[in-house]
Amino acid sequence: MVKRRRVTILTGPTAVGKTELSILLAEHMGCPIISADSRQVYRGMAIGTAQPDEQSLRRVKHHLVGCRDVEQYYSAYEFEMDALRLLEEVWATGCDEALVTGGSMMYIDALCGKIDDIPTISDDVRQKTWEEFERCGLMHMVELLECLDPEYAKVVDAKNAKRVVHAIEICRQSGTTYTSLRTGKHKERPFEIRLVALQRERSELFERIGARVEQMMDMGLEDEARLLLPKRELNALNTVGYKEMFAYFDGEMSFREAKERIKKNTRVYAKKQMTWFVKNPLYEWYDASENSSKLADRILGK
RNA sequence: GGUGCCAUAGCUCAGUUGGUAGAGCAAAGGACUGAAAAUCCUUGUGUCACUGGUUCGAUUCCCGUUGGCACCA
Repeated sequence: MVKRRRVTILTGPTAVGKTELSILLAEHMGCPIISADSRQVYRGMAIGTAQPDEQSLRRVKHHLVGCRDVEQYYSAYEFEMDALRLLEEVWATGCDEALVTGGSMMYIDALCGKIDDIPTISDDVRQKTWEEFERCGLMHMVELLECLDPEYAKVVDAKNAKRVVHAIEICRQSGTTYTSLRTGKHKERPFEIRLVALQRERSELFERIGARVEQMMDMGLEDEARLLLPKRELNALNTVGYKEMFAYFDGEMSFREAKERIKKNTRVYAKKQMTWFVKNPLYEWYDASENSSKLADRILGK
């Protein structure tokens, strides 16, 4: 069976230039943009997550940008469901091409069908398991996992509380082992997937990151963060740009220090993304420093 | 000009009662299966300012030089 429909996934490290290029691509392809970004989905975080500006949003329809409240739970699974639904909508308009852009690595993997089905953890189980961790410590949780799922206990990063606790949550929620749910099989998608990644020289990327953080400050990141301060405990706000501003509000660091800290943490994030993308041999790589309309043409094969 | 203090990893500094050195930060590399901008792991050879002396051996002690700081003129 030949798949007629094709999804182009455009990714790359933060600040590489995905947003600008994605608009050109979407205009050529005549389709909307589906964002694959775990933080841009939230409302009220436009500046700190570098959401596309008003003008860009007017030029091309963007999905999954600024459409959730920060209180709302969102995850790779939610993204997978949303993206698949939105793709159906695109196909329904008669368009056989679709564009997904973003840098959230696991979201992209989820869309590519690389993440197994795992039950959603209820608030009950989540709360109970985390309380247990806080009360009894990591060692206890590792031992508990050894009982619940000895096989996964062997491979889990035993120093990473989040992984250990999550595995226990899954076992408790599903009534079976996490191992049995980790099939390693990829889900088939009824469309072709093309993986495109942008890259830049490290020094150039880091310069862009620095400039973008300065720009965020000029645009009022401080005020944006201050409005979100009461909600700082939410996962959505455990995000580069906000956590440093919160530390500044707490008096833990100066404004200048917080700003430099944001730049530094963004660089670390960009590096982490690169490590992840480079590992996947299916990506076609393009140099983002090239003229963007020429680059768009090359990616579209014109 | 005189006296005193300082000179050690990219930065801030610790240390060696003389056996060539280690923390924090920065930086680099990596892991990742429904919270992922999250979470976690790994990595420190550096003319111990320069020259000479004492010593089996000096980054450590001594003389001098250079640079910095402080005080006195």
